[in-house]
Amino acid sequence: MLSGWKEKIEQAPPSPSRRPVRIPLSAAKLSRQVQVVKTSEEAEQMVQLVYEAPVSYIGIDTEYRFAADAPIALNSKKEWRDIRSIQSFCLAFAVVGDRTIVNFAIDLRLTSLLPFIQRVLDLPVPFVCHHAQSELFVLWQLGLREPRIVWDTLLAERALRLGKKTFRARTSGISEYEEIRTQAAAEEAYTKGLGLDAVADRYGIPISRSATKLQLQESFLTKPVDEPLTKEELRYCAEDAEITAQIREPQRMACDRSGICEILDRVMMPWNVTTAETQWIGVKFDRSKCQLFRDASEGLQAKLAGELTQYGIDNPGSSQQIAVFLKRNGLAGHFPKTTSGQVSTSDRLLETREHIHPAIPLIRRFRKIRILAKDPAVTGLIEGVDGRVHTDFAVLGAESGRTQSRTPNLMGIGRHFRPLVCASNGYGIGDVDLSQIEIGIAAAVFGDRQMIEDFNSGDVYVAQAKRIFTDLIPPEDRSLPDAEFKRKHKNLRNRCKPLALGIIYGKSVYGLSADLGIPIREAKQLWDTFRNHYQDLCDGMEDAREQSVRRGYAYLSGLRRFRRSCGVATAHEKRGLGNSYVQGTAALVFFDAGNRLRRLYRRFGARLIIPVHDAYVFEAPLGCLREIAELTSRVMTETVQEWFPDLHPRAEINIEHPKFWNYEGNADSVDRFIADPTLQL
DNA sequence: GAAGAGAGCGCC
DNA sequence: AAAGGGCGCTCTCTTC
Repeated sequence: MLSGWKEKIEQAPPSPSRRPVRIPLSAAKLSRQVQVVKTSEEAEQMVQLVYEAPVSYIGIDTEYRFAADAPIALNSKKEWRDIRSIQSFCLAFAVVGDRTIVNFAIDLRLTSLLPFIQRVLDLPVPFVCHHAQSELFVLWQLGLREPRIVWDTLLAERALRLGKKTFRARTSGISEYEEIRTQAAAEEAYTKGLGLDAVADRYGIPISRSATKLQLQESFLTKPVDEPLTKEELRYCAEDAEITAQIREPQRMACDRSGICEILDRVMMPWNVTTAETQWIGVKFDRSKCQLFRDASEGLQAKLAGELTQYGIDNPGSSQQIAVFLKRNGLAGHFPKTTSGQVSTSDRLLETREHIHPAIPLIRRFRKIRILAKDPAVTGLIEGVDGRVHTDFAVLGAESGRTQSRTPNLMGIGRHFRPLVCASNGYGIGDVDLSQIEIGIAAAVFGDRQMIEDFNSGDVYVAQAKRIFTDLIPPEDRSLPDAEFKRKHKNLRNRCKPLALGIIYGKSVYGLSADLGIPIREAKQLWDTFRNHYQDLCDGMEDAREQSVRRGYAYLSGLRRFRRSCGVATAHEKRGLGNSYVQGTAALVFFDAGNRLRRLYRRFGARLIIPVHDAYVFEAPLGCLREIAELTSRVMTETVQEWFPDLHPRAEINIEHPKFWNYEGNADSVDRFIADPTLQL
């Protein structure tokens, strides 16, 4: 029982606006027992308790099932379930006060209780969940508003171990067997270590369950929706809410010791809610366009495969057959080898050698088309009951701190095929892209004045080209505006892109030479020139790599990415650590902007539908599309400036064709493909 | 027949 | 010896 609460209620005069409050169960009975809320009176008492007693935070857990009995199998190991078909059973609050916890379990099928639940949710205290997504979906499905503050114990745990997902003990001197064993153990520990029980166990929170977790979860999966809840089921729900609540304090202490509390509160936890909402909203696919697209793709695939048989290739999808084909025609010499010694047939290589044999363009075409036609979002296999596709977002799913998108990977849909996604009725689609932001962030993170100046001047690659290739540029061209310079000296400008990105990615002189198709000596010269101009950035990157190795983690502006191995760091690992300073920081700034957009959009009825690393795709009511685009642009650039006041970022608005998502205004790319699949896009 | 490795493509 | 970071997904081919 929360201390002093009973007395307070007894002494308090009855509120004139509400009917007199009844005193609930005695303190002794209330404390650490499960209060099952079945009636409006009991719900009113619950609300009264959380509003009149001091509350530190509230643990929350829900139990639900999906309407469809069986999940849809995407392949042998992946299943899909429709989040819009959630049917909820119950919800539990674990109300934590000063040294007390009071548990409530509520049957969510009693709709008359929902307003009371809302009042609890509106309390401005942190609500603690383990995997908040599930809880949020349940609330939204019932038409409830999410709490203002959400702390996700699973997300915090992920943040505490960022980078350790694929932990490998790559130490010299231990046997191969030992290494494999250690790795297996580490992987198991990671996946199992993120479950509620495992996390609770790690913080020394005792778990005592009347039945096994599996049994109870099973009972919710098989239970008919209308059947009354058993005592065990309600207690199970309440127990999980309580365990979750108990994790919060020790976990926050651990986060504080890791220096990540602030960024979790300020950016990651709100971003968790933002992505959950984005997933909940989903995107609409134009079904008839998808069908036309699939038909065109299949026809084209068959045609290309037929043409390729005359060159002895009966399966154009097999890279091995392509390799054999190249050898047989004496073309293997033109291609480098893969790590396993096979002739490499990757598209980038084929592209530059397209002219050496008529089969090569056909192969390239075949490969590209095959990918999309089978996408479950395009076939309609994973459409929700609301007629929309709900991409699954995994916050901190990537070790770099980025958010992953899966099933489907909407972020990875081919640019030209974006118009398969269409706007909802009455809405328009637009997007705003932060131009060359990773270069700007890299410059700011490592404080390179020169690079910051170039970034701020406009097209950063133009500015770099003017600096690096001064001798090759006629004096009268050196002050040309970006667009004109870009057109006139396209070559020079385009040579700077791999240079700048190379720094961020830790590229080598050898890689650069291969990329630009120039001799190693020349690449080295170019590299040195670049280094001389951007000394601070290059040194900063080098320091970042080396310090991260010794320290054991890289700094991501508030988060930490830990090393994935111990012992001597490979060059590959170093590059990854160095790169995450930039990629991770860029991600956080981007999330921060997204959180603001979500809050600011509300007034307009607009919504974020796809985050794409440095661009936001949104849906806005047609009447305010322009306004939303400008708001988005402003918020994105201002957020960057809040983090890095030296930067003057630019954003590109794309709202010319609001009926479909598109790449740089090419809204008819899919239509053109359907009309003539042999056309190059 | 399942599972994993490898290669390849998509996005940033 | 290789030689640019981060991802998801699908296909082929091999192995058990």
